[in-house]
Amino acid sequence: MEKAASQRASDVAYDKIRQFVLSGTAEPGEQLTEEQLARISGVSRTPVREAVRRLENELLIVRSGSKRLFVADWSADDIDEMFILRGMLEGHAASRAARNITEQMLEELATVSDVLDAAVQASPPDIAAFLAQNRRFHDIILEAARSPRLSAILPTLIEQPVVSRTAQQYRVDELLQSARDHRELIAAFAARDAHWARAVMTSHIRRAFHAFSITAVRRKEQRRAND
Amino acid sequence: MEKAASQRASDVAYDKIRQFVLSGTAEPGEQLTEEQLARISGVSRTPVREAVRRLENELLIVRSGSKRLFVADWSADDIDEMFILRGMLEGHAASRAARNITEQMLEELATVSDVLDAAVQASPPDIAAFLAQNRRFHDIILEAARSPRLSAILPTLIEQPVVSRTAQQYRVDELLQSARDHRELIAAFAARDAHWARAVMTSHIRRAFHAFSITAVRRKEQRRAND
DNA sequence: CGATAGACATTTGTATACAATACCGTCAAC
DNA sequence: GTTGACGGTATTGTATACAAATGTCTATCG
Repeated sequence: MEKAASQRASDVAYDKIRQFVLSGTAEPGEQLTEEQLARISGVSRTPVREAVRRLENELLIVRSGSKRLFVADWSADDIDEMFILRGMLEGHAASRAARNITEQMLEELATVSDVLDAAVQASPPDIAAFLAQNRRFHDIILEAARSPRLSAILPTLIEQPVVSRTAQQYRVDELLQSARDHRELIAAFAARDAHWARAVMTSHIRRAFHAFSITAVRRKEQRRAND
Repeated sequence: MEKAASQRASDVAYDKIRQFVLSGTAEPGEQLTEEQLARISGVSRTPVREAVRRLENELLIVRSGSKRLFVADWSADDIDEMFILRGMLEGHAASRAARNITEQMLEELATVSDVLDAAVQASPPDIAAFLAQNRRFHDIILEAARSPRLSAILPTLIEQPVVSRTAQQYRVDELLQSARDHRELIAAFAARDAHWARAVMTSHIRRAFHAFSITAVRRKEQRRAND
């Protein structure tokens, strides 16, 4: 129901190319040609161009000079920066949401939070469900913030693979804490306390950042062990 | 040398349509068709579509339902939000710049600042020169911040007409304070003091916001006087 | 008189052909 | 041996024709 029917070819191209880039099938730094992307997504070059423009805007694809296309190659600093910007902007979104959220949205958040709790408390935890509900949770907040600007900017900072990789490596207690954050956010919204909401959201994101960083370290160690 | 040769038709279209929308020639809420925009910019619909995509991303153009194009109509809340986001992000940019700026860039900032001072102290103040140098100043900082993300996001929040309208209505003492801010920013950068730089930049933007708001009030009064 | 269905006009979406431009390898001259 | 110019090739940029979708107007039926 979520990623539903994108009938337009340019949307199909967007999804396919995005997946192609993010799944790691394409190497970072690798060149992409419009024709190749057209073959991959099964449409002509015209909608591919539109899709590429969008992905370029999200910095998933970069242009050399101002012509050829390449898969973006993120540095550690880029990742840090993403989390810092997310912290600021999602914190701001939470702050606005606390002021603008409706009763109905609050109820929705509660419902999502229930499902999320169940996913976390299952053994083993249902990571896929966690991710889906987590995303839904943040989407509702963004909607409640009622800021077209934020709605345009924030999604480009939340690369699902980063979120996913973070969650995959979460320990159970970290998942539980994440779920508790959601509960506390709902409390802050219900109290219409913008400062509280911002603070909770900020620490929520920062914790995710550190969890992500640790997985980077773990991966490094694993690679070393494999040598 | 700055806005130089955008030879690509899609860039020509972008500039023309942007000007068309921002100059007020097109009424907010008015419908735009791709063909009309193609006529205006003297190119075919294909590059127009790319230009429209970009402008859509900047929220200068919006899509109704999911097709037709309209000139965006900003509410007061939208403007507030723009200044808040600018404050956060330009503050962050200044903070990063304080850590990453090169000696050469510092010298450039000093040069720009000299020209800016001269423009402000002339009588009457040279607003056009002020705007040009002000823009250059902020561009250098953004470059010094070395954050591709910020470079992608920030320009969409800085609508030149807003900046221009703000500056047009600045009183002389406000212009002087703005120039002093720039000097202080340079000092903060030279000291490599990220917190200082952020604070100065934040108040710099907030002052601009209030100057802008006051012009809105003045305009309202003028309109009333004209009735 | 109001509502609704259907035809028609308008507008956006896509594909393809062709033009312009950038890249890269080769060859020649110094 | 290195550098620079030339030309072929790969790739992006633009225009146009056509298809799909959306909005609008009118005529007819309840």
